[in-house]
Amino acid sequence: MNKPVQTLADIAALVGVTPATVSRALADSPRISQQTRDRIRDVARQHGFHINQTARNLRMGRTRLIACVVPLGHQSAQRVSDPFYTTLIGHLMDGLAQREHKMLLSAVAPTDDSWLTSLSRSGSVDGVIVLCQSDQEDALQAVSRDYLPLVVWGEAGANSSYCCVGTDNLVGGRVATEHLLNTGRRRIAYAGMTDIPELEARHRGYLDALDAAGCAPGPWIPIPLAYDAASDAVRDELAAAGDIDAVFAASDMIAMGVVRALNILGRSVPDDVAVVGYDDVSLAAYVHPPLTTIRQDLRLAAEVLIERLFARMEGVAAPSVQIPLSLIERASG
Amino acid sequence: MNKPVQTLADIAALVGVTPATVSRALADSPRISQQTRDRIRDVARQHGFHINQTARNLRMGRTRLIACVVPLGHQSAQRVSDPFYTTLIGHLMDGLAQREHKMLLSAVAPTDDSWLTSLSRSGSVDGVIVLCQSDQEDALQAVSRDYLPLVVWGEAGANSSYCCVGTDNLVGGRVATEHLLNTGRRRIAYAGMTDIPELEARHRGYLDALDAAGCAPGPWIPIPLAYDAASDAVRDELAAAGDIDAVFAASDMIAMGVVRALNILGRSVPDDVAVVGYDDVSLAAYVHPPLTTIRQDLRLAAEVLIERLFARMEGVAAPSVQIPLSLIERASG
DNA sequence: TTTTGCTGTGCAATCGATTGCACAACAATC
DNA sequence: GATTGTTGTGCAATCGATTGCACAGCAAAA
Repeated sequence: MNKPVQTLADIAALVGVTPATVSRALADSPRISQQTRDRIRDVARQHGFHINQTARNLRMGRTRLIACVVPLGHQSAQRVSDPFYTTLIGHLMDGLAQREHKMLLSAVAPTDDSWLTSLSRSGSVDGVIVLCQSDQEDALQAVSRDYLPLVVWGEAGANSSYCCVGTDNLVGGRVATEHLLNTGRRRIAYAGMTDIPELEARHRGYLDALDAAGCAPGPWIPIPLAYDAASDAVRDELAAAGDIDAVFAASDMIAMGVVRALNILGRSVPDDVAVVGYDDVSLAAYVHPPLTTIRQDLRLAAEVLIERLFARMEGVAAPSVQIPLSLIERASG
Repeated sequence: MNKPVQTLADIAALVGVTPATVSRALADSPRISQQTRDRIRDVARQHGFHINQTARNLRMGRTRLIACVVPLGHQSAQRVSDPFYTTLIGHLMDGLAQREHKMLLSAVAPTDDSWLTSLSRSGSVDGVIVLCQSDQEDALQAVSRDYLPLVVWGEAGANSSYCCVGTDNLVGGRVATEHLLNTGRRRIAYAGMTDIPELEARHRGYLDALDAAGCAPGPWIPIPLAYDAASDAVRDELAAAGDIDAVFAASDMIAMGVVRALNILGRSVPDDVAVVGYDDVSLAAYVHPPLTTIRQDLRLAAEVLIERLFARMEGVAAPSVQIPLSLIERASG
């Protein structure tokens, strides 16, 4: 009965060399003769040996692990299964895989600041990507002061010291609203919350555009980001909103809930009410009617997030950046 | 200038005790006096100290990390952003968080068997949840032979030695098809691939039901699991399928693609063609028309997967299990 | 006063891999 | 034949926390 082969030392004993040599051989060090290297690799393969990553991580002082964390502090928190997140996460996984890193995925309901400090200061990951600022501005500011490898998806406020990647939501909200104004709509409602910086900016953009056009703000329909929740509650809100001819929805999922509610209320989209969303999730093109929306290029977003993160992991303090957005005109508005 | 406080030893020096005492104090060991414990905790908190998880993991021989891995070996691989996966992953995250474990998420295109062995034998995780068997039956069998903490979502074949959790897809396919038969449909197409065990079983169930009813199999419309891909290709396939009055789709996302294609072809659902899906993703209730489908209770699925995984981590060889399914009747068929 | 028992800390080994340095063996050069 | 290089391995420290065992100090019992 042969013991299981678990460690470098086991292989070393089998081959008749020291662990140091096995380590070097498996790392393909040129300091080990080709012959010895081959022999060691053969034995390792035969025994299905894989190096213990924990020990390696400890010694090397890095883990090749990146945390993607979604703080759910705000009231209208969407779930990780929101298509916006899943798409972004998918692209992030691709980008990390390319750079030979793995993803630690975590959604947290913050009670204190430890959700971030425990990740950043416990050495369990080499870097952190925070998806959504939620209501955690303070925690983000605090941690970013002495922890470089941190990037955040969200609205880059003027006073945020951390590295923030996102679209210019103010402009996005304005562009969407201007589009509705340009197509002759005048009683334009805003559908969504304003409890995270991104949405707050979109809402301000909406108000700016109306103001510039000399239009009064329409009704405010507060809908959380989760689609199905939206669908149930939104009908009454919409009915109460009364005589509107357009809706700017703070996200595509909200827009879809709005469209559905309007249908149920017997109002046709876009004839009676035009609807514009935000995100251009993949579904947006396939619902009925296809959704006019503000596209955020999430493939690019993921690439930029990762590029900045890796720069910061090298000690380079990559600054915030805004990624482009564009209006995608489809049938809904 | 005071050095950063990174290790147990730093805290120990600060307090004037040994690392051993700090370790015990932070672990709340009763062997350390209350007074010392408090003092150490205070100092630790003041300096924002968090214990180094890598060192801890090495010493303790566990990581509190569970890998969720999606193998993308098969032709019609859906992406991780598929609502089925994201929902399941979300529930798994909840369940793991409850048990104080983190999730390592990874999607891999297998080239050899190392995608699984490197996870299971490198000590980077305490357990592995494989979401979808893909075409990796051999790898799963091989690894499960000497690696206990592994559970798989999929179709529990009679000859699989690993722990597999899933619905009885044969019955699911049969139930869906019988429902269409019961509502008077006779020319029933199957939409989807059969390149993973789950779908193959659903297809067999479909054939069984038709056979039992003395019905000839309808046309086979091969659509991959990705929704948007489906939408483009499926129209021609459907047109070619000719005179059908129902479709059993292998997943809800496929069903949605089919509905959309039928609409474009000017055929109404369910009047001209009834459509039944599979999964009951959250969207299914909200599309138009709402989708009749086979529900898989993913919340329960996640709970069972985790419960079995943790049993196996304890050394208890929890066997495969099927979770219940049910037909959800909505407007589409 | 000596013995026994209990409490609270410290010592040092350990988890498994990596790596700077030392060094043996042998070839090349003078 | 002595010196210098080169090549291939080994030795031992290190990463940072955990834990079995030893032991000092003090109180209670004899």
